[in-house]
Amino acid sequence: MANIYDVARLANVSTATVSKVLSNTPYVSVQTKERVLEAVRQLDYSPSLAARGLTNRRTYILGLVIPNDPDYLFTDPQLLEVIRGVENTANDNDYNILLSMANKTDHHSAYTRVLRTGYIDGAITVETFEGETPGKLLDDQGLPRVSIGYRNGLNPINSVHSDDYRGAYEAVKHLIELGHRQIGVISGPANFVGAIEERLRGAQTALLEAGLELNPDFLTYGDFTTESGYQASRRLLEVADRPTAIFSMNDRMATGLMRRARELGLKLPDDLSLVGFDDISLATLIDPPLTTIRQPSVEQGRVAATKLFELIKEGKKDFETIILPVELIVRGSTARLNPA
Amino acid sequence: MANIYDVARLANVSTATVSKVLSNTPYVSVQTKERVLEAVRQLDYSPSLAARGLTNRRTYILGLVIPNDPDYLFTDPQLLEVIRGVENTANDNDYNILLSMANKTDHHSAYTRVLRTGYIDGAITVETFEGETPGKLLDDQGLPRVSIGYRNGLNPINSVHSDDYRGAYEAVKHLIELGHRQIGVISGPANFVGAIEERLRGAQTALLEAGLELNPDFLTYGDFTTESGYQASRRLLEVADRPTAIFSMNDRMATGLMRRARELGLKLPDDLSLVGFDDISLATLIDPPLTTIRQPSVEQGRVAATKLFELIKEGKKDFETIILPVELIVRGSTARLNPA
DNA sequence: CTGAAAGCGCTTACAG
DNA sequence: CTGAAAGCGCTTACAG
Repeated sequence: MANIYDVARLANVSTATVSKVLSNTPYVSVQTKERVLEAVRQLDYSPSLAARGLTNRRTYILGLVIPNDPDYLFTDPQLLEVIRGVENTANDNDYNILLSMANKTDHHSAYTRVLRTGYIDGAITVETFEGETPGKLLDDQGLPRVSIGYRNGLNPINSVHSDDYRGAYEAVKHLIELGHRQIGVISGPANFVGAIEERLRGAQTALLEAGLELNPDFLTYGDFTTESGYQASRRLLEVADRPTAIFSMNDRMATGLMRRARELGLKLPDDLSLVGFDDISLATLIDPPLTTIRQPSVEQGRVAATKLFELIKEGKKDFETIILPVELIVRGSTARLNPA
Repeated sequence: MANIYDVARLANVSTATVSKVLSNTPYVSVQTKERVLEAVRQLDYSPSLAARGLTNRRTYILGLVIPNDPDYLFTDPQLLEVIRGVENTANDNDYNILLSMANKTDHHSAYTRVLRTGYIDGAITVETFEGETPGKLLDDQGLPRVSIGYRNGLNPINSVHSDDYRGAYEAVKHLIELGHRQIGVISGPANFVGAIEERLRGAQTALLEAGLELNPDFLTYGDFTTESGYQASRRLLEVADRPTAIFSMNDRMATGLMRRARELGLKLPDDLSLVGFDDISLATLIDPPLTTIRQPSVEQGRVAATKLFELIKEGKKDFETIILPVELIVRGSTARLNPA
């Protein structure tokens, strides 16, 4: 393997110059630059991360901390999209990801490594359940950190999340505009930080604007799994004066409910309108295709990682909350209220 | 952050000695060792991977190459288990994983980084479809590599896989012992390297031993997804003289078939016996719980990674194929042939 | 059993 | 615009 000395020798310059060319420093003559680049090409040179890291005091590893167990994580398409976004940006920056599933009971866990001093240059933490975050431990180390989700704890943070409030508002408003008055909601878990509250608030705002309010009997809680959506049917579908439309706080729960509706002989969208949240790829594959709120999941990961690299590379110290826009995607699962 | 000099100073020894203690070299007096360890504790010292890597000419990164797109990967519980196994062992060895999904069209892909000279110390490649492997490119670099799956190409390799032949044999033999004669098979994709062939061979051996043979009409191919199992019903369940028992080459396809069977009004195990393969966690959650062949998925990942570390650390040059045992797990989806 | 010193491959003030 | 040299934090023969 060629090193920087080989390149310098071949290009007839010093290693300092090679280094400058490779890091795109200005003040290098065009001719020299070209000669160096040619040498790099000829030798198929790629700099040693270790040597670079030693000088720069960087590890080129970022921690991605997700406080769910792997079984859950790997069945949550939305979260997996977020990870992909982080991965993309990390790759662009030649960073590696240390994925920590915060499984505190597992001795093999990457969790302890993430927290080890000097092991990572920064971290992205996905905030889900209240209090359960290693965020504080990371902050105490003075490590750059960006949170995907809402602020969870006392520390000020950099965070990225979707416009949950607006999304829920648009979803319910859409149902109201179709003439629905009896609107049910499948919420996510109540101890989920931020997003659930915001979505509930958005839904309520839309109802209020139409002079309606959320019937407590029509509010049910799931845990984001398909199965919990299926279970939600008991309260929402299998009662006398059932809702004619339902807003589900994620798509998976919506598909669970859809399955139950089919079993009960309810036809979508004629007998029941349904709006989801997320716009996972499954949404277009089911019948009818699901009307939903698209949130930019991959983008969330990208934006969070980009922000993290700003903190790492430019040493920024400000705290910023980035809210990404969402969009109502109307498909086949919603329709005008059937007067029948 | 403390470095090795701080530790040496505090323990009143040279950095060479600190290094020796930390790498568990013999020939260090007990007293010195204890003093060093105490200093390490006091300073919360943890060695810089970069510095260590520079000296040892290691990156402490291993490539995990999976030739599926992320959408598929993240819905395959068996493959995810394998990844977890690799992750566990990598963590134990202070290695980081560069997950490459071999998405050649994606510019952000880790694929190119995996192939970059000097970026990784070794790789684990999951062999699935014929010919589609970066294995050769890695081998050409002289990189240590372990394959999970069967040999795919001309190069001799180190590989780890389950005893697919035996697993299929046990599955079908179980059905035969229950009195079944009309046995259907849902195979995985035909261009899948090794495993499918082996499982087919195992199934056929069991049939042959009982004086039976595989009815070509009862052999259908899926792509391992639940949906493809559902589709398989057309050939296997919706025909006049249908099989009374079915061996599905993975659990997900089995659940897809189960769903269709329910829709057709067939009761398991009374009207139909079903054996899967993998023993994913879902297998116990469905009704009836699935009889299946357990393959040690996490273990495959662990064994492959352990082997890889032998190659990396001890410079072994032999080629070994490790076959892991499988086990028939009898649950509620299989029963004695109903004479009715 | 212990330590002095060279070396791993970069980058970065600094001088010119 | 270019280069000599120090330094990042380890490990490893080698000498004692």
